[in-house]
Amino acid sequence: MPRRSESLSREQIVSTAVGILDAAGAGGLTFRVLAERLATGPGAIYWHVANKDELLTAATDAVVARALAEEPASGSPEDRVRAVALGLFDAVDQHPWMAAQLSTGTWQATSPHVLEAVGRQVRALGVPRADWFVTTTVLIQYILGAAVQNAANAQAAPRVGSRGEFLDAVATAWEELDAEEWSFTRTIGDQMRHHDDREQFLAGIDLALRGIAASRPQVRAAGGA
Amino acid sequence: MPRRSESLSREQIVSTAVGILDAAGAGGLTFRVLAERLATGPGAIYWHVANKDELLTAATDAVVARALAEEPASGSPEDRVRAVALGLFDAVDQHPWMAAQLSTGTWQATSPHVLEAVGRQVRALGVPRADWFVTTTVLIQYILGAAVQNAANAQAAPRVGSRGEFLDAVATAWEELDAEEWSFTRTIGDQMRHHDDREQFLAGIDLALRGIAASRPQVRAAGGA
DNA sequence: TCTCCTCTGGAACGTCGTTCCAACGTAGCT
DNA sequence: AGCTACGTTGGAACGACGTTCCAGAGGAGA
Repeated sequence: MPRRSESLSREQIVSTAVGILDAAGAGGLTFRVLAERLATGPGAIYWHVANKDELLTAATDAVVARALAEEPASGSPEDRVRAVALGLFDAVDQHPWMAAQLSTGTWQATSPHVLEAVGRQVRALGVPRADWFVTTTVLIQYILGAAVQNAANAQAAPRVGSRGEFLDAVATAWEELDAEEWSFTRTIGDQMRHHDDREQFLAGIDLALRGIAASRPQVRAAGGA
Repeated sequence: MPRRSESLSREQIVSTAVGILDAAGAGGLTFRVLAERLATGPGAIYWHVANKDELLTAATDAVVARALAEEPASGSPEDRVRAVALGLFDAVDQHPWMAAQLSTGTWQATSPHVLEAVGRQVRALGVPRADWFVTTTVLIQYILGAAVQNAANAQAAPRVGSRGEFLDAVATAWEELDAEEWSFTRTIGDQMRHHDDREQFLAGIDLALRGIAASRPQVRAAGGA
């Protein structure tokens, strides 16, 4: 059997893995499949990558780093927060396999990049220095939490039919619940039916921005709804 | 081989599974281990449970339902939001294996319980009806996102040493980063070193409450820190 | 008593992550 | 030029997992 001419590299392996993950989902990435794509055997991959966890972490790293690549330079501080947040949200939306990875804690190595990117905008918002850490980490927890759940919902929904049909089915089911036991859920079926995930996410960012602004009312109010 | 006297039940299987998950983590739950604990074979379990996903979903369901069991009745609306949020946060903290499950979207079946529990408090806060859905789902995304990441961090940290040592090591590493490229992260090392996860979580809830209050300033300001 | 039908539990299947190792090819030395 | 040492390859094999299969135990009804 002829041996490969040019040697494997870690970057090549990781970028091929991202390709497989994007095309086939988290379950589609196998050392055997990856080896076949690279025209080699599973053993060769282990020379460059310790195990599957490290491979998934590296893949997540690569995508997150790309999403954070350019810092938004124009616009109000609020708009720059929105830009960074949406960049991460969309990255997870387009690479749903990252959802599982972002919930394992292994991404802590990536974490500083996210912390720095969000933190700079928090600092620009005029948050008191003593609140920088808490404000930034709370924003990150919301951003990633919302992104992960959005990606998970997108995976769960399409098996039933179109998105519109799915939302309508859930909304209708809610509206038919018992009036006492489900007194709240019953009343929001229609809002569920017509909501948009990205707008909902941005509404959460705006809620946080209003909360931040309310903590230092002497400066000014946060931007629009 | 003698046959069991009393038959298996789905509830018995699920509660045994929760016990294994609590004791051995997500990786410790195996159909073989579970079968041995129940003094039966793997095949018998499949009569009551379709597959492992359904088992994990049922286990998560059971724990979440317990955490939401009693609705907080006393205190201000803000305090009741904090109580529900902390109940969920602590449940994930004590059953870290739920973190992976809460990020898969499979828990959508559980979702209405969480939605109802949080939504009732949002309604009590005096949020305009048109904002009920968005406000509630944003709160849930933050609560679960923060809980999941907290649980993941708790898994990642203890391998190095005590929590104090771990935080100190991370903080020190941050403080030694390049002053330009990491201009923000560098400055929050000390806040990282002395932070408390639960307080940080509650600070996030309070931030959201302030944001909610700021959206209807005609009523009153939110309480707390 | 006979006959279903529910439920059991052990064996077996295919796939996965991972380990092992014989062999290939190059760099550096003699 | 020949030899050796080492980094790297890639296929085979291992153990564990989720899941399926099926022979048969036990109780309920005729």
